[in-house]
Amino acid sequence: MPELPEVEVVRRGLERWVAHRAVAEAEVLHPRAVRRHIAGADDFTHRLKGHRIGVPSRRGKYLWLPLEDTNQSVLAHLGMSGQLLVQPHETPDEKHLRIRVRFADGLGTELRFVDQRTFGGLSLHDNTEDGLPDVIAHIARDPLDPLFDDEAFHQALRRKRSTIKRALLDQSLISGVGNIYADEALWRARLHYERPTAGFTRPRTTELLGHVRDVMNAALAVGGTSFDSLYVNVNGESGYFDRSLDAYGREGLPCKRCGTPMRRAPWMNRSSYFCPKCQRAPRVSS
DNA sequence: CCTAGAACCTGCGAGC
DNA sequence: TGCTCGCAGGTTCTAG
Repeated sequence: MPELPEVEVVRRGLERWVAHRAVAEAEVLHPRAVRRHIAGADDFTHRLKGHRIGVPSRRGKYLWLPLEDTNQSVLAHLGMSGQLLVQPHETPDEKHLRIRVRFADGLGTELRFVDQRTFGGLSLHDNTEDGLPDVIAHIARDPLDPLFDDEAFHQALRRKRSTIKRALLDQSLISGVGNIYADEALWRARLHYERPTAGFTRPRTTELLGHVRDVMNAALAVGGTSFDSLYVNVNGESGYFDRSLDAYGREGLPCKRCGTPMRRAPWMNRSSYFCPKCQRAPRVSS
């Protein structure tokens, strides 16, 4: 699911329903779901068994469950279609159930990783000194992190010979932004997705970051964005932010600012939605 | 070193 | 009805 607000909704659900519970047994139903765990599925389940889950953390679109009394965490990425669900034991297995974690308590619920497209997955990793799984040390802080460095982000933009939407999706520059919130923030900032980053002024960067934060906080307040049953919280409930989208998915509909029909342009094997009047294409397109 | 584009998967809806 | 095509919220590898 996707982008930061949706992942944070999931993290909060895990904090409430899974934190401080001891793992009785894990079961891998599809090996691809643990492909980032290099030692394999058997090693994954063996090392999980018997350990208590700590308080879940998140950076960008990654979230992880620390294993108490170890220096390791279960790292989760939801990819395009992953879900982490807390379900009663008696709930029938989902069609795309990939991993099941049972707990050593009487609460009657289990953790399930369900993922249609199998781009996501779980894996176990050592933590760095910061308590971060070592394999995501290269992921930048996200814009809702109090320690996110606006000035460093601005300087990184100026160094890039790329365009702004690519930069927003570059998780080593700023994490948590995906295709929806990139389009939303760019629409709010009246910036075309192909504007070169090298010419960004500090005020322009500051304004854009403000819009990124605003749109993410707004989405978080209503439980994230979900168009269908694929994107749900740990209780299987959908978010409502799709009703508030200003750009994403609005091809042909009037721009909410100026009324001009919104456009969809193919971009990087996906789509960019924008207003051709409010978000003028840069003069020199490389 | 850097950037752009394809590849990885499964399923759904549109169009023929 | 059934086929093919395009498309989907992300990351990572390869080619240039």
